[in-house]
Amino acid sequence: MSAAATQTTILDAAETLFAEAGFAATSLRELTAKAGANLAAVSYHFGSKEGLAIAVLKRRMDPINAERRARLDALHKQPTVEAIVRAFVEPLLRPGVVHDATPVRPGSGFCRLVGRLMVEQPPFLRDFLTAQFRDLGWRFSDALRQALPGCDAATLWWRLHFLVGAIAHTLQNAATLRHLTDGLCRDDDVDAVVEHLVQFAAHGMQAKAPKPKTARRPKESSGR
Amino acid sequence: MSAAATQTTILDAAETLFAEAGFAATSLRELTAKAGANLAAVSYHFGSKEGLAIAVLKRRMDPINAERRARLDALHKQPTVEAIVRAFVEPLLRPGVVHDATPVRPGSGFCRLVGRLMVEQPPFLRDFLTAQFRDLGWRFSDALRQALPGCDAATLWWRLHFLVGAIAHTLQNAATLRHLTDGLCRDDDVDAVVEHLVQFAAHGMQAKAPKPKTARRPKESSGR
DNA sequence: GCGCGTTTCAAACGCCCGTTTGATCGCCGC
DNA sequence: GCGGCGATCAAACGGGCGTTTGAAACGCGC
Repeated sequence: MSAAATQTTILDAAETLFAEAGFAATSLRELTAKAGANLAAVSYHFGSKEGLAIAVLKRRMDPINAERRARLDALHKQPTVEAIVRAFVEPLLRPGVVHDATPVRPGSGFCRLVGRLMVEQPPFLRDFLTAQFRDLGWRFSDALRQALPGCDAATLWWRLHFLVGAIAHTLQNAATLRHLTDGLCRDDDVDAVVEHLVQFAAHGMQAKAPKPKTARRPKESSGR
Repeated sequence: MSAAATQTTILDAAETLFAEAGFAATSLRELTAKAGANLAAVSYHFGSKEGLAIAVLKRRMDPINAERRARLDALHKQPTVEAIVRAFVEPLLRPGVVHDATPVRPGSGFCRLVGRLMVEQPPFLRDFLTAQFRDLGWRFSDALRQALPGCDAATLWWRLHFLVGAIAHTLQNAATLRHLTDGLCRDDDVDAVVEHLVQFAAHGMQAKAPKPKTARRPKESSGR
């Protein structure tokens, strides 16, 4: 088997298992067994378990973020908030990205993995994730600011942050919601989930900014 | 030292460490060292590491959810969406809960722990978390449905789900956002964060429902 | 101040972890 | 067809893990 093929099977297995159980709770023995590869292959091809995690993220995240940028650039001069939100959400939730013959399907391993690692954020991934998202975040918050002149940059960054959390939680725990609602909310209809998310986020983005700018919020009657 | 005092110091240390590094990545040796307790104390007092995690959640979650219910019940007959959202958000983000002389401060260990475990969801916690949230979720989705007659239950459950994700991500990664924005978004002003979150979520809740009910969404012009 | 149930302690148990090693395999150029 | 090298393999390494053990220390009613 070629080296590339081995790496792909390992990456695929890692994607699934890291997503399901998390980075720390997944052992390389379990992982390589699932991949049909030798235990030592991880060290050989990726240097270490951490190197593997970064490789898993990198092969998917780069194309997705590239498509986000492309969609943002392709918008009209005065795009709607919804269009901007859609450019942010859809490449991740409906990726259609293929790498080494392993496509990203909605609800597949990688989607859940991002949901998990985006919030788990082991220390060794922090810088990597931050670097991946910094430029993209500024582009989107700028685009939103143009569409929403009443909002300052900080407010829109916060809302982008909330959106990321909503996406991550949805990717990770949609099945829990189905269970919680006795099947009322179905997580297998990706189109519907995307629409729910876009509607909610796009409308939330258009709320008025909570405080003018630097004004101290006066003390409310608080219990403590 | 009394048994209760030992348990409290262990719970406090676990709260902090589980929040920072996660359940799987925190060892009992590290944990008991921080607590100034003996390694065997965890097994003795909580049965196992998993039992400890459940105890950590339980001591905080019960009062917080109780206050959520109380706030919801205390609302006027026709509450605004914002008031309902506030009843959901504030008890968690501004808890003011004291247990065994260890108060929950905003941004303290427990807040981040919830953010983490809400999304990490180790298998042994799934049922516990689901049980904790089931009744509460229905109450809030019902209240929202009354305030938003145009929305069906599933839509409002989804939005509640998004809100949980936004809260969790904020609790867990607010510091990352500060770093990402070069200090523009400050996570130390809890009041401001709560306002941002409430405005965003309350407004998002009032979006029109994405699809009438059972109608199939017509195929849009999609790239693939 | 003795006895006894509770709590703490140091030590050890067995297990599984991530990584390394050195031999072996398979393929391609020559 | 053979040398060389990248890839694979079984095995072992040292270490850290969660848990258990049995003895020591403690607290308190009598």
